[in-house]
Amino acid sequence: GGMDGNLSRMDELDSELWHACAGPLTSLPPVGSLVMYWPQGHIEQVVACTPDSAAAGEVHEASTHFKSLPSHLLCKLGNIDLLADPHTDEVFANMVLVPQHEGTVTKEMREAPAVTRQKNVRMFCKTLTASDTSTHGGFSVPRRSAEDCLPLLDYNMNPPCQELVAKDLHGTEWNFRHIYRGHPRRHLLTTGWSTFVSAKKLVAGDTVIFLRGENGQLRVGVRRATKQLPQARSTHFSSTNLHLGVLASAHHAAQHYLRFSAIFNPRTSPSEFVIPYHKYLKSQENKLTAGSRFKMKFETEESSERKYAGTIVEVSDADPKWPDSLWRSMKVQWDEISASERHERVSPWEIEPFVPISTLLPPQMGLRPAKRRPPTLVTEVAPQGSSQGT
Amino acid sequence: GGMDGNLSRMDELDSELWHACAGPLTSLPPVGSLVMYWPQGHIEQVVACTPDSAAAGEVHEASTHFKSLPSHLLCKLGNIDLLADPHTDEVFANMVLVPQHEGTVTKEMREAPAVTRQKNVRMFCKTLTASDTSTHGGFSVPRRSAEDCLPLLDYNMNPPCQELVAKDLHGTEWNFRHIYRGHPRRHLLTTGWSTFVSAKKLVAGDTVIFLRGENGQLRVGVRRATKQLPQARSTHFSSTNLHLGVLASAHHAAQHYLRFSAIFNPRTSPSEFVIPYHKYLKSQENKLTAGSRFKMKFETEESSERKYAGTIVEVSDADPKWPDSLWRSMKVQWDEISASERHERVSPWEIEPFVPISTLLPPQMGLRPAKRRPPTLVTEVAPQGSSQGT
DNA sequence: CTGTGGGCAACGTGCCGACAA
DNA sequence: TTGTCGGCACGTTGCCCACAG
Repeated sequence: GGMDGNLSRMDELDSELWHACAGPLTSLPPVGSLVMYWPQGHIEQVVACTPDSAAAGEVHEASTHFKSLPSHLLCKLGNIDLLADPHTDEVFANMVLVPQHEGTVTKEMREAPAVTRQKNVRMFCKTLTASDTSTHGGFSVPRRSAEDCLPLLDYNMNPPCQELVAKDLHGTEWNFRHIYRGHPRRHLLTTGWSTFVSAKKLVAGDTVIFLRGENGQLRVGVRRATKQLPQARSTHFSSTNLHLGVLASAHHAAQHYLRFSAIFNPRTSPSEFVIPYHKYLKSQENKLTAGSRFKMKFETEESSERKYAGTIVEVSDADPKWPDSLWRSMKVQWDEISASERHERVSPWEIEPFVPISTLLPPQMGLRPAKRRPPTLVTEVAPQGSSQGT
Repeated sequence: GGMDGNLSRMDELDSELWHACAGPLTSLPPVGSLVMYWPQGHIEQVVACTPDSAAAGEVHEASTHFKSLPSHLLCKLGNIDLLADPHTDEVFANMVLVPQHEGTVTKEMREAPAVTRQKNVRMFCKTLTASDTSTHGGFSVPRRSAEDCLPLLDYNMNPPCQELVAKDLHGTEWNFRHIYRGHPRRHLLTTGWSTFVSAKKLVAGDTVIFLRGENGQLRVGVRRATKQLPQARSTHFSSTNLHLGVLASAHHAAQHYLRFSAIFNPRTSPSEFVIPYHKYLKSQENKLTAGSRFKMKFETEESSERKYAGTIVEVSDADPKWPDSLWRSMKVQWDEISASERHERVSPWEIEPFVPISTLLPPQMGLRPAKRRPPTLVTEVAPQGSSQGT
């Protein structure tokens, strides 16, 4: 569903593109599943999205009005729209949440929903170099990526080339000339590339993503460097209003069991504030106390994922307004000094207990969700013919 | 005051620039004066600023929670920050409002505050032509404007020229080469102008504004064509939250007489929702009933002001949620068909009763505020010397 | 007085292979 | 395998004036 004009009908490939742009850590609960909503996390996102966290006094005064709002709210995910900012291409999701009575929860709803199979989607990402983004030239496509993911070139041409058309998250089409030339031979995007770079305001360090669906349609997306994210946000709204709006909306929904909606911004939000119910339940099984060791996933600067280890320092309330809330209930100490950008407090479901490797099950027994890269149905194309030199 | 980094200390000249960018119709109440705040108008602005007015159902359900919120709130204007969007240069104001008990209002507070004298500020506006905005050339400064407002050229130079530096609302400095050349002679801005045009995304029909203060500092600002305004707005916030935030914030402030804040966006808001108290009182004096004739000011496409005439059709509630509210309490019919863009409903303080010209007081008795253009202290400089042709 | 267009030089853009990491 | 550079052609930018509305 979704009232938005641009993306009223988002197909599977667009959804894959959205997730690729959101980064490896973002996984959204399926529509219809049970989730836990955390107002504190929602407010954290609002704070992170507004330039001035001024007027904190006003917020504090007024939020007493909603003190009956619980720290967490069991909901069904009624709907989700995957969207992108028209100016920055930043991805966000509009979630419709329907509060649930605890009593009506069936046993099946407590379990992890079935993993939806990956379609035959091919993808590649590349972090842009200075040459890729300069006005002097085009985009150098890594050989492997071009052969796996781009339509097959006719290598009898001299030089082999084709015109590509790729849609972005807004449905806008971008044209690229794909050519295979130079000594040694390489894949390049030339005509059309610089238009894309300037329209998307790409700089060296940003990542471009290409996807190809089963019937050959291409998609192109963008993920900006993590360092670049703290961009000046223009808000025409008082941060107090935004803040209180979140509280009022959730408070009213909780009291009357009426649906409400929340925008989730994976690249700006410090943590996910709508989490699968089974993930919440599972995290309750572990006894996490001061001194416990744990690991937690983060996105690296090269936009892959990595685990960092740490120790729980204490278990306490992150915010006195929500006593006994599990949101960021654990103050932690990270092993690595470089972890200065890591949060000082985390929530139970964000971490996994640290277990010595020897006690792990054999890997084939694991139940981990499929990795981003699909089972490579690669049509390994050896570049042959038309080699005219060396 | 203001916590914002860019504009923490806004001087008088910046304030003039802000008002010039806001347009001739916008006049802000002075800090410390009494104002009337209208939640309905505030919400109208939020709706006008958000792309999807979807989820109206959610808003309606939840807004019943705030039904004790009155239609208008007497406040003191505690503070006001004049700001501009860093990306679009759109002006907006952050107003701090302090609810007042009706009983504490003194007689002086009911009267119009003294008009602050215009400083010696020179200004000119120009609506940009196709030539002004094309990449082919520079900006043609109308002779009169250049002589009134730009620093005096040394006409002994050949050709006369100088470097100008003008600051915008963000404090960013822009350099322009000002030259007086051609046959016949004319004032031009050349080097630096096109950078400004592309940075501000100016198109033909937009207006540029130059101001010069007493000690010679220059300011430059932008006012976009009225037709261009409905630009796609990116919001990372649920419109429901924004909507409820306004209600919650005002509701809480009204109950406890605590200050709150509101963003006012003169170029987007359909009407001002914070109006001087004396203006409100004065509008109460007129008996406005169905059939009454009136006039009302509007901004023309050439960004000057013009009055349109109309007739009151009926007096009724604009929104059943606020019975007996004066906000847009009058449904009107405009005399001119071109008035299709005019609102169908107006509030009493927006209009002036239609009085036949014969009964008006002589103009020198009038109490109208000073016009935008200051008493011209013009140093009429006749371009002399260096005329080398014709 | 000032908007537009022709002339023209300087600069930037963008396609190419060479080379080396 | 692929990032960066020099070479080079072509299109755009931008300063100048002429001319006309």
